[in-house]
Amino acid sequence: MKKVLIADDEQDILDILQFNLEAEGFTVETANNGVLAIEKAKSFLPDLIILDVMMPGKTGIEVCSVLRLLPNFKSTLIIFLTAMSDDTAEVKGLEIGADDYLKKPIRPKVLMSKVNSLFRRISKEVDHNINFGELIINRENFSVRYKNEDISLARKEFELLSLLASKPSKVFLRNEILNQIWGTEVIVGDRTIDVHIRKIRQKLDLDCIKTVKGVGYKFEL
Amino acid sequence: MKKVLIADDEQDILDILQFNLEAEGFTVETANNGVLAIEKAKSFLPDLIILDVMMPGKTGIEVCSVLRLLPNFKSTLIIFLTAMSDDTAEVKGLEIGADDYLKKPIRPKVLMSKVNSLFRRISKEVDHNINFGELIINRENFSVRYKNEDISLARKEFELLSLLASKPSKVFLRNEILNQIWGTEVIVGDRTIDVHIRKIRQKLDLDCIKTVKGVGYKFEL
DNA sequence: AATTGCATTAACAATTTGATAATACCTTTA
DNA sequence: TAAAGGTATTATCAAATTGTTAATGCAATT
Repeated sequence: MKKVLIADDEQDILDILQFNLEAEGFTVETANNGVLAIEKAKSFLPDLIILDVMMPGKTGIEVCSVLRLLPNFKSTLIIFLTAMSDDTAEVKGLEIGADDYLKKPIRPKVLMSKVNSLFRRISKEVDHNINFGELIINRENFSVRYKNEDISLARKEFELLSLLASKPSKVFLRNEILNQIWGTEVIVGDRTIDVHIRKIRQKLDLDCIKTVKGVGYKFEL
Repeated sequence: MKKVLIADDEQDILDILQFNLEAEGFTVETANNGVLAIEKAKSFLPDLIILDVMMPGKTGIEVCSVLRLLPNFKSTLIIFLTAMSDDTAEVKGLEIGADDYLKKPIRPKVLMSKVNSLFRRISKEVDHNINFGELIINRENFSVRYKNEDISLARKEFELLSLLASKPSKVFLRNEILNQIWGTEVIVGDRTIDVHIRKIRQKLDLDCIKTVKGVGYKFEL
């Protein structure tokens, strides 16, 4: 089930949101200030973070920009809560990488429709697409675009890149890779993976596959 | 999911429309003036645009006529919102290429029924035709036109092209193609698909079917 | 009955891909 | 610093996949 982290300094708001989200089956954690929000985000790894803009200590916008720098939160959904009057927040929020914003006072139905539509949106994208700014990997089209140019990868190359990119920063052991791409039946030599990695690096003029010596490979921008 | 852009200078109206449309699963963006509406339309590429006629700066009618000149918005649905009293707007709107108009005050139910019926209407049209500029595939009469010339394709050829073109860029696996066109009962040889592809490529002097080795074929202009 | 056109297959050519081996390279450690 | 353990690179060959052409059988049409 999807995990949601809510950060707000008003307990009332936390309660209302938590109640509504849990009623729809989400797993919820809360934080009542920005610093705590960052900590909990790291341990809880939520799929969605709802951030109040105005919080003592760190504002929601600060929290967001901190998190967005961490690889684990590159594509986490973030929604801002803003006071009705606060116009600039919306603009800043979207610039910094929020996915949506919500004006107070909060209408639970509006919130839930936003939350659901965001999840609907990514459930489709995640299925077929992996996006990293200028790099777009599309599983449906078997296509890779980098800086608006199509890169043509052979099948194994595509599968390999696609696998590594499916969990950025995760180190895939050589064995893991063999099982995922070649299956348990086929047995191939030790250098085979290296050669494919090499070809990807060559075709993709971007240093995104790191070697972890003695362990395996990982995808990282 | 269908995307809707709403342009109105009254925040109340935007909120009401957005709420109702999102509740039905549409993805909504808003603009509070005509200039912004044009900008957002270009980036958001909505399926439907709801335009208030009376807006400061650029009126909805102006926005509409600007957009209709752009190829991306030739067939985008456009609905005008007019004040009850304003008779001439309706006429002008339809002349300029609106698909419907709605009188204020807005009844959400009326709006939604109009929106849904418009989408129903085009979903039927889309069923029969696939257009790509100079290439027109018409499922109703089993005809293909390219550069204003009729191309005569045999049944299997037509079905194949039509299938691939139904989702441009999507790679259809050989199995998928076999299931879709030949069904699961019939079993045909390995080269059958290739030969049909060949004939299409031959008859259609246009390189629109790409091979993805080891995977399948895709349609792409 | 002859003709025509389509769908399929067979046979072979052409192409692309994948795997390996051999070698060079780098980093760590004794 | 030399040896060991791992990875990078390259060329090469084998295998898999697709393209092409022509031939066959079948069904509809004339």
